[in-house]
Amino acid sequence: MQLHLDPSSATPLYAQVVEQVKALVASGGMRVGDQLPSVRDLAVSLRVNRNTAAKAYQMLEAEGVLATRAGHGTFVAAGSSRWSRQERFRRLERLADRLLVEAHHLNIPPAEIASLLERRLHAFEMNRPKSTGKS
Amino acid sequence: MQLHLDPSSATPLYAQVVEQVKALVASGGMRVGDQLPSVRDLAVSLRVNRNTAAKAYQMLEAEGVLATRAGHGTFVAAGSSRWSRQERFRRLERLADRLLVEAHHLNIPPAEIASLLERRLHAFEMNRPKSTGKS
Amino acid sequence: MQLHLDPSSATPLYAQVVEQVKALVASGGMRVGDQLPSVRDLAVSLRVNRNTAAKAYQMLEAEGVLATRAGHGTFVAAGSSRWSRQERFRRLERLADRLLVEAHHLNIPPAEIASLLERRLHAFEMNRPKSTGKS
Amino acid sequence: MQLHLDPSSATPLYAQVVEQVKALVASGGMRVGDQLPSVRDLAVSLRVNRNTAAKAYQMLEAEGVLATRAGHGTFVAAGSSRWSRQERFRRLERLADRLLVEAHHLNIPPAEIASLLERRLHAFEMNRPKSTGKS
DNA sequence: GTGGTCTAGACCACG
DNA sequence: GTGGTCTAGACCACG
Repeated sequence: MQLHLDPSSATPLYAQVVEQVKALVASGGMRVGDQLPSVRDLAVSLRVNRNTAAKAYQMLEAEGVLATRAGHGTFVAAGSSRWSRQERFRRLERLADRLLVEAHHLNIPPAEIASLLERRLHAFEMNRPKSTGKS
Repeated sequence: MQLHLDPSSATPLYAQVVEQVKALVASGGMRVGDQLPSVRDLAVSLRVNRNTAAKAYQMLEAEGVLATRAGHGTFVAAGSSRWSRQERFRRLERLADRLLVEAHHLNIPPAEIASLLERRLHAFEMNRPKSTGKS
Repeated sequence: MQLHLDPSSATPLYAQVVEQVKALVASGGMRVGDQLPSVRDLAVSLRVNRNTAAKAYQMLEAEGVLATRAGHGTFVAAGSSRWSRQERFRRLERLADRLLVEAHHLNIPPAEIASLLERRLHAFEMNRPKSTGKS
Repeated sequence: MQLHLDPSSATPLYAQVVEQVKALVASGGMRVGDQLPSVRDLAVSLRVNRNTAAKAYQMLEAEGVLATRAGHGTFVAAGSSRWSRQERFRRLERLADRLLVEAHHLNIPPAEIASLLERRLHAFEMNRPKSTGKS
């Protein structure tokens, strides 16, 4: 699992780990059932405090992205959102609104937003192994 | 100007103000040249300290969203980002990536992302007054 | 890091700190990666409030001169301006115009401006360590 | 006398007037002995408070740029700097240092500083009427 | 220990 | 009346 932390970012280290693990899972860099390094190993390889690594895993578990099997380690969880369809869309809508607001202030027109999103989506899907048919 | 702060949010109060003012401007709820409430009035209406309200305005001015006219108050600026094209796209790209990652974890397929974005964009533009052509 | 504040100056205390830190970095008195005193220590040594010292560091971080590493302190950043080329030249042009106007009123002819600038530039570069080529 | 004030600038209005009058004199847009509009007329034409216009003239008088002849009005003064040669160079040096520091942080190399200064100097001299020989 | 946020309250410049 | 600066002092997140 290859993560790259930016220690001088305003985003806390644990949150960077959360974001990147979610990105890995979303892009297919990690698949359901894959095992993650132990908290201890992760902390060593990222050169962060062990508490930082542990906090990241806790957050990811809380979100349902990872699951810990006692004594066996931490794995990418199968479960997708426990939230209702309405709640899931509400959350995405909030992010979409922030994107649109930011694009407006960065003076980036709608057409360019669309093409940028398509480009990024494509970049994600390049990394994803072929679907097994189970979505 | 109607803002709603959530004191229990992890987002600092001043940052909530910044976000909401940017959203108002982007959505057409406020237009270039419109005057904002004075720092003192805003502080009273949001029940925050004057310094907190002032900090929000200062951040917005630093971003080029607002402009302060000495002794006269604070206004929506004509804008146009001062950042390099590269920096502007880098910022939007980060938001786009987060949106795509989040959509995956919320189990919302790409086609629905596109339609949601279009819907939100439309909602924004409904509020925006038609251009008069006079700049 | 040796700074000298003039409490009777029209320039705010935090802005004096900003100016002097930028001068230190530009002249090679501080190098990329160097750690600055903590906000608390700086406040004590300058006999200003902690908030004032913090504000100076925040401005410098916003300008890209410093970078903060959560829980570790504040460091000289690798830099490189985020502004557009146009904006960067506009800013320098304003300073150049002020210099030329002032030189006229001080009755200092163009030829002497050039030689003074060269002298000062030389003084700056004397202090700057030779590049190691390693960036 | 054509001045252009930017009400949303951080520079106070009176200081903008001071700067621009000095620039006019330096560039030859106004010459020694030329009469300036009355405080009242200036205030009207710039649409500023009369106190603002008066303060600008006071500052310019204090610097020796303008002189008021009681009952006759305000004129561009002949006198150049009352300061010693050393003091005059010290003042220009301060501006030069600020320019060099800023150029460094804007990532503008020395060669470009020189060419920019030359360009601006040229722009100034274009406006200046031919010397009468008295400098 | 590090920086970030917030309040209460004072003083000041600008216009 | 407007925003800007500064202090004293408290609390919090991060690591």
